[in-house]
Amino acid sequence: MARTTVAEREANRMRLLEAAANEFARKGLDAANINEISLAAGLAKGTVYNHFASKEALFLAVVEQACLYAAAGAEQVPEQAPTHTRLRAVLQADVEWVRQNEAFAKVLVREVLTGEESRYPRVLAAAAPLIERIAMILRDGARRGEVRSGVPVEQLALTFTGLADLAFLQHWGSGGLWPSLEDLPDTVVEMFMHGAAPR
Amino acid sequence: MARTTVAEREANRMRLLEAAANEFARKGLDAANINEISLAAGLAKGTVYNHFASKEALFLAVVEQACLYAAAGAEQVPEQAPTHTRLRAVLQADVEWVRQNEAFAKVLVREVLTGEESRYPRVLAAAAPLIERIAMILRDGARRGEVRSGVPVEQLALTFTGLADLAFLQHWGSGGLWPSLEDLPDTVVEMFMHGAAPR
Amino acid sequence: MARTTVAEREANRMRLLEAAANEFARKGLDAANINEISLAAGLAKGTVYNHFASKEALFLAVVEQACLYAAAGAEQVPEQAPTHTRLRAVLQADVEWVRQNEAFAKVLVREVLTGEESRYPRVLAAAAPLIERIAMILRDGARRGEVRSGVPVEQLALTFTGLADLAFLQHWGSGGLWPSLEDLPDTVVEMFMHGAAPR
Amino acid sequence: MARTTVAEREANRMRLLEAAANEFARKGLDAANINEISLAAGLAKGTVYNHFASKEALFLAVVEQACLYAAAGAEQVPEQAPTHTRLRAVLQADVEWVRQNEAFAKVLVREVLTGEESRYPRVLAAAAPLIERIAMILRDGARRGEVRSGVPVEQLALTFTGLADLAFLQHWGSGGLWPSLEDLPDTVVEMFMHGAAPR
DNA sequence: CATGAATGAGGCTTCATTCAT
DNA sequence: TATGAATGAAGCCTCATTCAT
Repeated sequence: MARTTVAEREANRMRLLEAAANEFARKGLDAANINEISLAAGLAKGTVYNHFASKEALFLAVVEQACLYAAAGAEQVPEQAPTHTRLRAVLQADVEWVRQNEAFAKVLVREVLTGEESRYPRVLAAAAPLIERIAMILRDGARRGEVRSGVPVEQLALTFTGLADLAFLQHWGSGGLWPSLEDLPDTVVEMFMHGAAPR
Repeated sequence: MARTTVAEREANRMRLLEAAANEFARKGLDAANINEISLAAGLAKGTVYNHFASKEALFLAVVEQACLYAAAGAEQVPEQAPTHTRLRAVLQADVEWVRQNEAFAKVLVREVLTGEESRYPRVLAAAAPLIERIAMILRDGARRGEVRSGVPVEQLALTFTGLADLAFLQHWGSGGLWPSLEDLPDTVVEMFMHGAAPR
Repeated sequence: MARTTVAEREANRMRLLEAAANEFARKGLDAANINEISLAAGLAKGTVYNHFASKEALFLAVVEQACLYAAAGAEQVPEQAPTHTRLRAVLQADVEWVRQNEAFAKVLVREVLTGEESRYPRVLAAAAPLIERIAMILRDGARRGEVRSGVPVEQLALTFTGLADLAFLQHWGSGGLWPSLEDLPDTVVEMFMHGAAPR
Repeated sequence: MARTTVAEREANRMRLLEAAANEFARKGLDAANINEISLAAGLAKGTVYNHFASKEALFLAVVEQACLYAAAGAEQVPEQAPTHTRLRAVLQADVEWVRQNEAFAKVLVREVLTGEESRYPRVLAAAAPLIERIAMILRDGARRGEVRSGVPVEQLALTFTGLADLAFLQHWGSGGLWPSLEDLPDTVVEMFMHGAAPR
């Protein structure tokens, strides 16, 4: 009966999410155009509303999908590894999914940094697992004396993810010149761990 | 009738800029409403167009005014002072003007971090003096061995201003909880200079 | 697959008519929603179009069904009974079916009083038997001197049905306060036969 | 300065109300088209929204204007005149304004008879003075024994205005054939006062 | 210059209808 | 025959911009 249709429907939903991510990444929520999104997905305008209640709901779905992608790339590094190694692994996984889903990544980073206050709670909830993973690593690091313990790890985690977001922003803003995606993990971890002072 | 003197006209322009900064800070460029801006300035809608060619021109004027404010607060610290002292002084001046012109600051930070690509050149030009001042300090620091020299100072300067912007964002996003404006310079400079590793 | 028998199909049609009557009674033709009608009938949207060519066709089917219901309750009073008795019997039958099919009744009354001009002929044709029955009674009454003969019975019949419709509207509009369905036949017949002047 | 503009603005508002009355009279609230209304008024779509907050607000403004028109034609008949004379005078004034403002009248009658429940309170408030005038006349009539006193005058007043509305509806529905506007007051008053029984 | 009424392009959203399964 | 996903025309409303006073 509707077995194939269910699969098609899901495929359509994903096509809409992809198209929406592209549009939102380029223009932002307000300037994005629902009609263009639907056409880019090869569907009609009305179909968007069969899948998402509103433009904002579509946007949030994109953000949540981005969080899913981001969380999917869990690092495969032993807990015993030094903090900087584990952090680098996290960023390497991030870089990987950014390569695969650049549009989603751009939307997520922009939303995390400068999203509307009213959407903050939803975004926060979606992004919480990512932050928590960093906090965990830093907590382990602090226990082992690799991370200074004068500052709450939550604040350090926010700073670390902020630095990473910043780095992605600069990567995109510079047209990929600096930092390159390849260098990004090293650059960010080095800066985060030791700062600008000479070693 | 020439009922309005030159001084009044200039005052009107400033009132519009202030009102626009508030509106843009709260809603962003797209969602901001020209009519509400003019009313908040105590003027009529049409007057906006006697001062600014378009909504986007008004937005850019706000950004440029914000850069002027930011640049106005030059640090009064001798060049011989240690790098961290000079950086801290820069941030203290920044904090000062943020206290006075929070709306302008919010607009500027958001625009610098996640503004439209098409506006990037204009914003970059307006913000260049600020970046250059940091680069200069870091260049001096590198010469004196207080700053590592493996990384181009331009990149370090970008990172420093990025960290500061991040800190302001977190200040606003947390409702002023962390970091407080008072702590912000220390926090940012400490992080920038030495990172998360224990000293 | 011929999974649905003829009886089932007819039952579905009736369920749709009932659901449609409810929706049309509450919202009118324009504001009614085909999807909600089908869901209220426990069927899918598309099924509506297996039974009715369009929303308007469904609406007309509801009106016609209402006329059928209304006509079904023929009064069981001898022709020799006085006019007021026969008229009261008609209204009592009306009240009876209104009790059973309030939604259909509301749709019919609204359509008769203020329906679209373009649907007027169809509605008129459907309602003609009802009017004719009244006219017949009044004709008999005039012949017997119980009804004044200066006015064409067709006009009197229209007035009588109009008064009845008005009474139903006031019943619904007042939340059932006045006139009650029980009092309605007496009230209407009394007003119709003798007016507001004292007897 | 804006002296002329104020007058023009008011004229535009009236043009919109007239155009809206025509459109609403022909199609009803839902099917009416804001764009066509504005064009019929010789104005642009957006102008409607400078005067009325929404389509429904415009509709209610039309209804209220209709009530104003209706109330404006106060009968000039001495209080001592017999009830049927006074009632006839009221209807003659009604007929007069219906001749002048047919569209407004159609909207008002339809709304009073079969308007949306949610708009009922507003319409009731606007129409209250009209009803009250009838009730007053009937109260006087009852005091003088010209109107039967077994029924509350409020109910009689509702019936009278209902009969009048019905008569207008039939006038329009029959293409002006019956009753003619000229005959309408006599016909309605006669029916209301004495009913269908022979005198 | 300041004003604010008018403009009309643009966009989100609804929903009747179609059609492949 | 029943289903419900897709369609796209239609329409309300917003709001940046213009312009006569």
